[in-house]
Amino acid sequence: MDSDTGSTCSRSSSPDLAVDSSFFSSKIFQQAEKTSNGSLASGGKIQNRPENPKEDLQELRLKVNSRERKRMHDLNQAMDGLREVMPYAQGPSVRKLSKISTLLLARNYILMLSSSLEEMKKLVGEVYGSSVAQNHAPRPVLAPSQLPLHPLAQSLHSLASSAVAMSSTPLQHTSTHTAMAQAPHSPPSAGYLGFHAPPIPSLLKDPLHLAGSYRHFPGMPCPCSLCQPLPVSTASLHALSMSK
DNA sequence: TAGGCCATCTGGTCCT
DNA sequence: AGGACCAGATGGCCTA
Repeated sequence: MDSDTGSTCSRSSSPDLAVDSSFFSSKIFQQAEKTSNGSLASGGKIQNRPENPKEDLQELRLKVNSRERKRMHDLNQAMDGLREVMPYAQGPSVRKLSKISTLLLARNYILMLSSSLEEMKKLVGEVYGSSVAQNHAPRPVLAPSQLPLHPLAQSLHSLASSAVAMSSTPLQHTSTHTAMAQAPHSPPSAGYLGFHAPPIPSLLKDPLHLAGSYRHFPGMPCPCSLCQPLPVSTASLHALSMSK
């Protein structure tokens, strides 16, 4: 990809390949000039010096800059990949998460998922154990919508929706915010995304240290992305891990 | 206008 | 030696 035009950045603050007048005043070039002049003046061996050391060094500098630019673009691509799998609004009307917010939210999200997995394992163990103990006692069968929402799912709501609420940036609640045609919102700042690194237990209780502003209602199907199967496909995970 | 966020440049360090 | 990685500096853009 061409780093100059095809960049993932949303802005075009690209002084890019502009080489300003101070270019050759930097230390590296001063030093290089010194050495090249010195070798000529001292009458020592002249080792295959390029015709124009200035041009050569400029070329080198541009090459290094270009590599660095590409490296940063790759990093940003990976960051975008991370944003895509985060439980956070994505769309043209929503400003994307900052880098720091993305990382912090991702961390909390992973913690929540880990905790959720553990809880699920525990529950499965309990159900399995009790069903054996109770000798297959008849149980009322509940429809999925009648099942109480797992507490951790509610915590996940807290995680995502409080981040949203604090910044006035709506989570992608398609059914409740379909008509939102507002100006782009600010993403959550790092401050309430766990930046102060609270201990893990408290993170799991309330990852963002906020009361959950989103509530589930018993029996009501929730349209939010957190209650749907995770959008994280193996393909996207693979793409994330493989993207350079 | 201040502050946040970002892209880019740059020089230093480490690794292959 | 060349490349990758990193952090500091700088300047632009955007929002409150």
